[in-house]
Amino acid sequence: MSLRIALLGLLSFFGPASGYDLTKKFELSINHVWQAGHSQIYPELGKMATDGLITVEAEGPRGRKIYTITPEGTAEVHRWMVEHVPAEPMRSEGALQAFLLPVLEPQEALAVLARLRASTQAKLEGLEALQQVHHRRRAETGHVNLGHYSLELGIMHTRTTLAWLENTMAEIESEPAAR
Amino acid sequence: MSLRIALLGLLSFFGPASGYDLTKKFELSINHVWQAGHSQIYPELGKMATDGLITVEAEGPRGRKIYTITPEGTAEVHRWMVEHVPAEPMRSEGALQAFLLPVLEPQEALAVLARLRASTQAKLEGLEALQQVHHRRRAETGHVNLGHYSLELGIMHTRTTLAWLENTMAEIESEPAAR
DNA sequence: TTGCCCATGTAATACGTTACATGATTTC
DNA sequence: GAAATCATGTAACGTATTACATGGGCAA
Repeated sequence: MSLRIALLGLLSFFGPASGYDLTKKFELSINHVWQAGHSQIYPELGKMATDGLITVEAEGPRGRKIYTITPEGTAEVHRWMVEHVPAEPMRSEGALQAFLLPVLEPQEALAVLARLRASTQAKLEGLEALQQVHHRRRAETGHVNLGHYSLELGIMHTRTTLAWLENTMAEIESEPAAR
Repeated sequence: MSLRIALLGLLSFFGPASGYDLTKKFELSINHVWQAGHSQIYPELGKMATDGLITVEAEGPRGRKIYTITPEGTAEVHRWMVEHVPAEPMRSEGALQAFLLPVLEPQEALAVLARLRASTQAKLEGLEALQQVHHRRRAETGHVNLGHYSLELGIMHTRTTLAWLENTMAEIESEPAAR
């Protein structure tokens, strides 16, 4: 369901696009919120067309199909946004490592945390670069882009993770015996 | 793979347990980090026994099977913790709603955010209650419990979400035209 | 004896990842 | 003409959810 909503949201905001275009958008725009590859996207677009949420209005070179959102499609996103209560089944390998940290020796735990810090730092830099692009576009157009708010949320969460890493490493260094 | 590691981690820290016990632990301990129901846990335990990571050392009433972790199982968790680089395929319905917020009218967006704030607040209270339990246990035993660090992380993340909600609601209220 | 919790399993379906497969167009 | 990128699809496999199915033990 959520993949469908994400695709409809992109089509609704940016206008008609092909499966290929949408796959690209997933990589470099909605990526920090929802992920999908082309092998999931193409079949889903097929089903959505069958269900009348989108239509193929035009075809480009190389069999490129341009999908356009229908009024039913627009209604579907809107309804999901307003009515759907988000379910959050938490499933994070990083958090699982945090959970199991007490099974490691202090030195090992510190190494795991240092590795996590490096990847978290890299993630933060990626998100901040994206945010610069958003700021520039907003200055030009005068209104916020799709993804503006979730980007801010992602950056705040990533900074929080970094703060937790620092705290935790300091805690383990100061009292290794408590573990 | 991660489900397997989570189960091994619980068996390694708390000692022998049945599938039923582990299902309970998932509900009220590891829940904020990884989720699974009994219909996923029972078959996985069967496979893990086949793979020699756990064994059935005892059987209780009603066909209750008590699984014990083997040295291979212990080695497996340890290896995963030390070597495995966590993959984080982000997939959050709440974040997707944040992402798509610009497709809504300001009033609708505010309603969505208010609903999210209520559920986030409830989640925070649940985590803080769990943390009290951890603190009490730590005072008794003198060392940290499994899940201590990830609980702190979860609480920090949830507080950050709450702060983001307040920011965002204030922003939309002050300049509804930018959307 | 009725209802609740303990306790384990399977089946159907849905969702997601990796790998396989193919070919057109553009750019160097 | 070789390489990169555009462009679409399917198949196999793995993971996760929901529903179905069954029965023992204990307490009111």
